[in-house]
Amino acid sequence: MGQSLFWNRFCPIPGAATFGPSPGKGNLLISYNILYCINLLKSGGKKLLENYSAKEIEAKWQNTWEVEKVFQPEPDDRQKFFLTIPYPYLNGNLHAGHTRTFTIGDSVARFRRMQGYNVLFPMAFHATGTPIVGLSELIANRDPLIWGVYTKLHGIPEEELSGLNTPEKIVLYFRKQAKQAMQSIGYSIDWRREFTTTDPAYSKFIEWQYGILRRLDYVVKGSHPVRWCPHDRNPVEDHDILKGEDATIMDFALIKFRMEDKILPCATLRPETVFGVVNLWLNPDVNYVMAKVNNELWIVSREAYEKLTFTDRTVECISEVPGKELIGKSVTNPLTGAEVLVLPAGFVDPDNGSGIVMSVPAHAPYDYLALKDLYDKDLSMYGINADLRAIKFISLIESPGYGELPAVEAVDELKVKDQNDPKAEEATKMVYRREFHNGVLKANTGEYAGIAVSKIKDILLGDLIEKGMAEIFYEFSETPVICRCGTRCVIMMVRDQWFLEYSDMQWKANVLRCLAGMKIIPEEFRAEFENKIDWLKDKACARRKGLGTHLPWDKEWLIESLGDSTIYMAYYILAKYVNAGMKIDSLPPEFFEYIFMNNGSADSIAALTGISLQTVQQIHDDFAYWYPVDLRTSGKDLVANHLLFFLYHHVAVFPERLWPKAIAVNGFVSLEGQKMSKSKGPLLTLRQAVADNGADVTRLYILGNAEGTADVDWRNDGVESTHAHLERFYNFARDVLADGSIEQNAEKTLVDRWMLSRLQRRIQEATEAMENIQTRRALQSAFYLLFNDLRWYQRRGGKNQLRTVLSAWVRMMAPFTPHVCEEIWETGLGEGYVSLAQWPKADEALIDPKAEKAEELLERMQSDVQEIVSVTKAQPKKITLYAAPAWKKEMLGLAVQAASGGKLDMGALMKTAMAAPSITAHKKDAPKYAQKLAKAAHSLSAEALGLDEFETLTREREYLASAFGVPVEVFSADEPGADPKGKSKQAEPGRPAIYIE
RNA sequence: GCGGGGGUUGCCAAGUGGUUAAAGGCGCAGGGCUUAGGACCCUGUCACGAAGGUGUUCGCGGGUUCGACUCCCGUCCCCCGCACCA
Repeated sequence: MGQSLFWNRFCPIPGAATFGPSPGKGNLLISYNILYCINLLKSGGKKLLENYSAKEIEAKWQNTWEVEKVFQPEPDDRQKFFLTIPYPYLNGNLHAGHTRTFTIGDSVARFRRMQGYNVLFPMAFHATGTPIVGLSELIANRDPLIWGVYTKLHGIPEEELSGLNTPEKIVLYFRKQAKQAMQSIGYSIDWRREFTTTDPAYSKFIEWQYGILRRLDYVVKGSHPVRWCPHDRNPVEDHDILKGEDATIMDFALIKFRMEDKILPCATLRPETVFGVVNLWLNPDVNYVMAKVNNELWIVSREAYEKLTFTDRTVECISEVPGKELIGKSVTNPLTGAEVLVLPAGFVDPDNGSGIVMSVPAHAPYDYLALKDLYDKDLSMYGINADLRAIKFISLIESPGYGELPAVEAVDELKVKDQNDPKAEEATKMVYRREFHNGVLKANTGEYAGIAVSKIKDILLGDLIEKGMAEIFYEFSETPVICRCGTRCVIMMVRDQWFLEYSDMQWKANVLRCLAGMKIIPEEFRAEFENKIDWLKDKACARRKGLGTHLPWDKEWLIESLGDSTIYMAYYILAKYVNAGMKIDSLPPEFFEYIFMNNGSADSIAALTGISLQTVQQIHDDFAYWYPVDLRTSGKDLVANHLLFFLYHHVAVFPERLWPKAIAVNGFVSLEGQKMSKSKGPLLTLRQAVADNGADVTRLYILGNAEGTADVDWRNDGVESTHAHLERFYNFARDVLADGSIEQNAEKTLVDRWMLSRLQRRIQEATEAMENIQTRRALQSAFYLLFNDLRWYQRRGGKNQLRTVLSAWVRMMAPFTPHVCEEIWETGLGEGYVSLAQWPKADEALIDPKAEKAEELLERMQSDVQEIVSVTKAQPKKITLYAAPAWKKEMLGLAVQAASGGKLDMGALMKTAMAAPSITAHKKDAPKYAQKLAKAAHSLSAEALGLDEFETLTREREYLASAFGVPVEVFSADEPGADPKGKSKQAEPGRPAIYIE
């Protein structure tokens, strides 16, 4: 539905919509373009159309760029610039979020190209992984939810969607859609290099890469815990979860307390407190089970037992044990050897941990409260007759603000009544937080004494595991976690899994070194990268299901899809030749070794692969020219995953000189303030945005409304206003180009010099901004502010520099709105394509501070007069202006000199001033002005002295008169003429006096 | 909870020690142009003001400084990531 609507809108030609998109046939856009161009040729002529028409202009230039191969670079003697953007995943249409990242990349590519770099900007498509497979099944089953999402949000006609019932068809379909979308917005991509990650040659490339990683011992086997649905017998991903989406997997320590030949494991997040255990807690109303776990006898709650069956332990239930029977028995602390009692507590949740809890009343409020509750209870039913008050608390953490027993203090402080009081939870968190951040272990922890609590967990747990005193037990941070099928999820230990060993210290160190040598934009994200590298753990890198490449040495596994997308930028070099028909029957690792690593010789590789010697050599040379990646731009969501892996794998595979040079990160796009969602909406597709607004407007809006990690909010009123601005730009260009009265070589007036001066500044600002990938800042200068400058220029009667400014302006806008700029450029501004024209260079010699100051003065005069008129509600008949007298200028000069230290001594200033004859002559008025200057000592500036204000005002008298609509007279306050109200005395440098009558 | 980013005048958003009542855009108001105008141009848009001024502002509370939106401390709120998923 959305699709046909789109084409109707896009094609002004009657009947065009009827030849709708047909898979496998030529690209509709192009067919349309050809028709258009034929029409254009008939009409001939190079004159801008009277009215701006995005559709016609954009189709024309997109077609021209493609036919004329404008963006197909080859190595030459220029400096290269290799820019890449993460390829999109083909499970839907490109949306506004993609549009932002890609358009930023395209504008940078265009900018660098115009700066004279040989720019390589390729694009490909990501298809490996599981979602596309899942999607094909859902489409084949006509899943109503998916059906709605893809017809409504993604705008796919039902008849087309129903055909997408295999992963292959989905890949083909979305690949074509995505490419058309990217062409419709005018990206300067070298399409000769496109590929899909399921291509056979790409698989060979991935195999080569994983061979290297394996050789380096970066791929290892291990186990890891996943969220698991016992019903579906599958790991669950976020979108499979009905409830508990935010739950994370926490690793508890399971401390093995001994009771004769049995083990009572206690789950805890604070293993260090094992030193302070004075009893265990068990829930008397809960049924426990005795189970054989590996070769030990464990007693745990029934729920914990069930969880254990999903771990990598061999478990066997032996018998049930009521909680009551265990209470009153004594157990041995494995670490300290202390004998402690098992006591009853209602707060013990059988569904959390093992259902057995160790009690550390000195540091855990719940333990303290539960113990206190038992003090006066009769426990003889459990065979406990001892006085529990005799149990001595063991304090083992020293933290500022707390004494011996933090739990007791916290309970008192918050006035917690008992273990059922909700405030008990609060007290627990408070103690935990303070002790974790500021606590240090005391002497009674032996070899661990003096270590910070925040550092101890991993060390101690490691030691305990080694000694057989503890194990790790995984538990969700919040429960329950429910699968979409309604089943409660568990944590499953997947065994014999292949891992990328991202935790390897040496590897990490190299990545950090790579990062240190890179440019990160925005720079604030460097810390984020460093933290994430630090945090990164081993990552499972193979799966059983999905699309992708098999592990070369273990064909049962498919390489996980993020892991196959790390160094593929190198493959772009090769893809061009593959697409051109290169023989790919045999692409052994030696082939890649030669072209990427320069190992071996072209001769032997040609012989080995059957590829021509010349091609082998050429690919090798291409790679040597284009690599490394100069810039990778991406959305901020990829920081903690793809961008990290991108660095890791480059560092592992390539020598240092081929490591990436820069990463730029950008934020997302929201719609009318709402977060976009591919599955729930709202969603704006790239094609819809372009169909509704045109490519240039879409680009301008998305680049101009935010930059860096801030989100762009796509708002209709804003887009409309952007459209109006662009139209004004077009109309302005049309008028300038049609204006035969412009004399470019006429002598430059003040305002001409001002205009050129402003232009140089705008060029400087925009250039600097683009070099830092600040598209918004660049557009503020290059578009909006320059626009305002031009308005002032024209208002001041400027005209002869309009063509010069327009030429620079169009070139500055070309990276952002390339179509309309080509159109304008073609009309006689310059040769060839503006896309390949030279980015304007600021000419320092044209920066004219005097002219700028003069115009500032005029602006100031206008706004001051305006203010006076509005305040006095007067109807002016005549305006007289008085420029500052010479003596005040002199005094200001002296004051500025004297104030250079920051302080201005009024007395000293007067003294020096009185030495100057011109000032002496005004000794009545001088002190008053001196005082004013002294008051402003910290912000004095000699700027106002750089301009002869009297001369300027006199020269521009006519302009001011016409601006005010009344006659204007100009005097110097030195010779004020009639001056009926004595206003001339108010004149100061930078602020001529005004008299309105 | 941990890590990163952020709270600016009706809205979006610049601004990192003085030139800032604070760029630019949107919206709104007035005027001009015009047959008309959603097109374009000008002006205003924190408050008060019969002379270009004054007062009060940049999440909240303190502090440093001659001077803070800008630096420091505390506090509240918002957004993003925390994975085996692209």
